[in-house]
Amino acid sequence: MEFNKIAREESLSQKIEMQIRNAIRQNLFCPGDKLPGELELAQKFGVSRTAVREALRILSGRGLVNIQRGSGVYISEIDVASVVDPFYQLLEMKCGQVSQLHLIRVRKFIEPEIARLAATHCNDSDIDFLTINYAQMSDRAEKPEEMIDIDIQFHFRLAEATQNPIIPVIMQPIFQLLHKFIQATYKQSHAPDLALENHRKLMGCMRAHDPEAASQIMKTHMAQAEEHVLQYYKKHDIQITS
Amino acid sequence: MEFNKIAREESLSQKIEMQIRNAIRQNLFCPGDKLPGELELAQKFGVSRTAVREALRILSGRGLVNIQRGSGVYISEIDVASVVDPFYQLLEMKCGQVSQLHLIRVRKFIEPEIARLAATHCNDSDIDFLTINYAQMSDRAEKPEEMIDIDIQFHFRLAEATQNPIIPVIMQPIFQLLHKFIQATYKQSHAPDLALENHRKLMGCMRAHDPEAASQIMKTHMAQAEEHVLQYYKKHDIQITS
DNA sequence: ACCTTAAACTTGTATGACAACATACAGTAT
DNA sequence: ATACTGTATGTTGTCATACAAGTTTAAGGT
Repeated sequence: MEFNKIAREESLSQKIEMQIRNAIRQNLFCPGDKLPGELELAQKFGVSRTAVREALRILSGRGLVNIQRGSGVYISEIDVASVVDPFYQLLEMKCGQVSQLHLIRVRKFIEPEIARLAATHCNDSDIDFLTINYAQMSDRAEKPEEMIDIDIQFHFRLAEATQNPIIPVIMQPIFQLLHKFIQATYKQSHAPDLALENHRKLMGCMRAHDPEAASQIMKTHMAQAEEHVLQYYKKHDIQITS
Repeated sequence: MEFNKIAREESLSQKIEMQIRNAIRQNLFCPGDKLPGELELAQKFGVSRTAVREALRILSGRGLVNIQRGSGVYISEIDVASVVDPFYQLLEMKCGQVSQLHLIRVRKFIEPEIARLAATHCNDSDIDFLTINYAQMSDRAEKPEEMIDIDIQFHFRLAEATQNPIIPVIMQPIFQLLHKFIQATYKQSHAPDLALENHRKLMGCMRAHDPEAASQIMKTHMAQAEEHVLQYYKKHDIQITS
């Protein structure tokens, strides 16, 4: 016979953590607000400072509050990093080792659609950003390692420009992984030159709001990137698994 | 004159938390493993039990460890829920409300490519799973609410069958979000019937290893789903934002 | 071999004390 | 008046100790 498991009584600190978390969730506190001091909270909850502190630690682990020594505890605005970090960790764990090839093959079919959507929905602010981004990138034509960040920012902005909030959140961990691997292939042959050229063309498509062309160019961009990865693999005698 | 900024010393508990987290990250501990007791840790780190406890609380807040009173602290297997929960929260915050439309429009261009890759790389085990899954689904033709889980599992298996480990990890939060929304539209009109039919066809493509057909059918599948969402929106007078 | 019971171990909470840091305010020198 | 300085006060950080409460292990009796 199956009995319902007795709800194992939560610890005090868990109860307190839950209460504060719910309060935050219900927007009783706004990001940046300061929580009452530990002592005050302890008195309000009728528990010791210890219990309150542990609750606050848990909340800080969740990234919901920001504890500053000597000052106080503050509600932290929801940080993209705190969400993407575990996500990224999950990727890292699950994949054992993710290869550049896996990455580029995902981007290969996602990024063209991002470009297409971006060309449709991008606004002037996006175009301005991309313009500046392109200028920064071409300024560093001699220093490929400095281009990487800017390159990735370009793609991330496209993801944001789609006006679909799910897309940038999904792409962020992918770009984060990209950072890890791209350095190996980026310096290769004329990769930076080609990337620069592709970004220029993509910018044109954004300005013209031409989804079809944007998608096509991005496809080419990705195909070239894949080519560079494959060259790199061949050069270093790396087995292609999948 | 510029002086080097003194690296503001992290708190002890933060340092400890970092060390343990890195140890976990480097797979020095496996999920399910038991950490040394608080006292032992305190001695090893040369700090008080308090500091260790606070570090463990942070880790538990991050979802990396599972603290059991009277027993010990255990490395928790990476819990998808702990990753997806903040993910969902972020999306909720970022755009007020994530709509089904955002979701289906992402799936619309990702899933056909998943189907294409799956048709190429799927193995017998995948096909067996999908076969059973289809049978379970058609058994519940009368109970749409029970079909949802099975439906989503079908798509998730396709994601796994691509043999690209990044894809299922990215799709998981999307499917999780789907759970929350799909119930509204799933019962609509002949949605379950159409889904069943599409899954049958997709299965055929997997058996035949026909990527092009798989992609096409999935495209249709997603287009129909989008249609159902739009119908639902119209029915309930929901504004289409993007 | 099985059950019961007790001991040992582990985490949870409370209390008190002091250290380290931040902030605000008053005081001083320029 | 302004800028700097030191102090008072409030906050979080760490420590030590004690005990409560749960879990695990092992001893002991049946």
